[in-house]
Amino acid sequence: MCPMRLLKTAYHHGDLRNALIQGALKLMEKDGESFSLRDLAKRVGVSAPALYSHFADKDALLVAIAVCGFDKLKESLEAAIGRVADPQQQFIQMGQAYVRFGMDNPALYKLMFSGEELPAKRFKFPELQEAGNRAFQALSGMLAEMQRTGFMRPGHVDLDAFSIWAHVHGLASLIITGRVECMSEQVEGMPVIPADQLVDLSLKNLLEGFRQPK
Amino acid sequence: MCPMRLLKTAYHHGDLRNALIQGALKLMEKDGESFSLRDLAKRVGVSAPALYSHFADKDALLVAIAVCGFDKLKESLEAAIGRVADPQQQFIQMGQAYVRFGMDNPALYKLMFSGEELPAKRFKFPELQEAGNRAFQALSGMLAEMQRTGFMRPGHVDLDAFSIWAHVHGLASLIITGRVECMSEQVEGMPVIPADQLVDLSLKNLLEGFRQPK
DNA sequence: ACCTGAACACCGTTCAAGT
DNA sequence: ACCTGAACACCGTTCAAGT
Repeated sequence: MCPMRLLKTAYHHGDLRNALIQGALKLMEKDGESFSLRDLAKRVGVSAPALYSHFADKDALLVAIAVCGFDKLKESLEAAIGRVADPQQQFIQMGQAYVRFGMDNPALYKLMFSGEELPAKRFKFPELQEAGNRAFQALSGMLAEMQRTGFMRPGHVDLDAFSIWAHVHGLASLIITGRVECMSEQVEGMPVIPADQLVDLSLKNLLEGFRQPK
Repeated sequence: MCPMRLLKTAYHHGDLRNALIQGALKLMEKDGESFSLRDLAKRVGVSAPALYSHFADKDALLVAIAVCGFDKLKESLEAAIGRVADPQQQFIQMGQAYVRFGMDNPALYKLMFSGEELPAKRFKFPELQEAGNRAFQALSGMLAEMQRTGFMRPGHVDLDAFSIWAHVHGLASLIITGRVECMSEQVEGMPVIPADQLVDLSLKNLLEGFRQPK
């Protein structure tokens, strides 16, 4: 009856696959990481089984979302490096960008790294591992450059990059899951520190281990 | 008929609550982090609703399991410190023990730190946050001692401890979810490094930032 | 106080059928 | 090729009823 309704219900939008991914991202923002396919289908305006024309099952959809997340993360990291020239600033800014990505997209971040046992099925979804590797390379690339120019001590690039990855991932993960406030309950009565300040201090300290011995 | 069956079905075992927690741990070991209450009840030998005599809902059961996990983690950390006297060795051994705990109990570890959005409900379950804090104190206690004796530079104990926690948590989390192999796919053809060696190198490097400037 | 069987409202997924 | 409605086997949880 109503033309708007007709338009919306009209025999679908060429790109249901993408609409499902975007809709899922929105649902995750709002309701947390676990959404139901039926809710997603309703939001997008199709029946639940319609989903199976584009994804083998729920895992396949989640993988597509996570891949999308890794691509966004990689972009954030590269943008952060590009914004400054000083190597120390590049290091800090990249770490800050990493943690901020997690804080800005907590449900997505959790999905990428631990959601629904996806990582355990990584052999079934090599695309997921590959997307993760591409993001990792933004980090290891920066590190290789810093070792080459002598800003950092020589070392095994992948090993050192993995160590840094673990550090920023740990910060993001603990902050997202609310583990920072534990510090405010200590005896000394210290104020809760803002996340970016905490990350700044933590990264500067970590960097020491990678600097050239003077 | 069969007396054994009678014995087993006999009007229950005084400690269903504990049996449920232990049974859940076993189920998680086998099938991964997400188990169904109906399966758990079957395994323990009761009906599904019996569970609600001991836990308000599934979340409450999961919290009880996670609390149990944090207690175990705390014990592992303290045992690791107790095994050696040299401060550097204590630092490394504690980190190794942390990561090993995660590798030995992957499903439990994931539940403790990201499972089922439990951390988001931490205000509803203060016991979970408290159990986490107790484990954290094993770490910050060691750090305070090392700063006091001059092995480490002076610093804000909780901040520095949090930084270290993030590092070992990141290592554990990435290793558990299979993110280490990304290194074996790089061009240089490096062999996959054993986890404990990787952790060792990573921790020694991190420690540099905490040492006294010579 | 502790447990059961039956029921409710959900869920992911399948399948025959429609265009 | 893409989508639907009905159905299947699950799920967490509730509730009246039993001891």
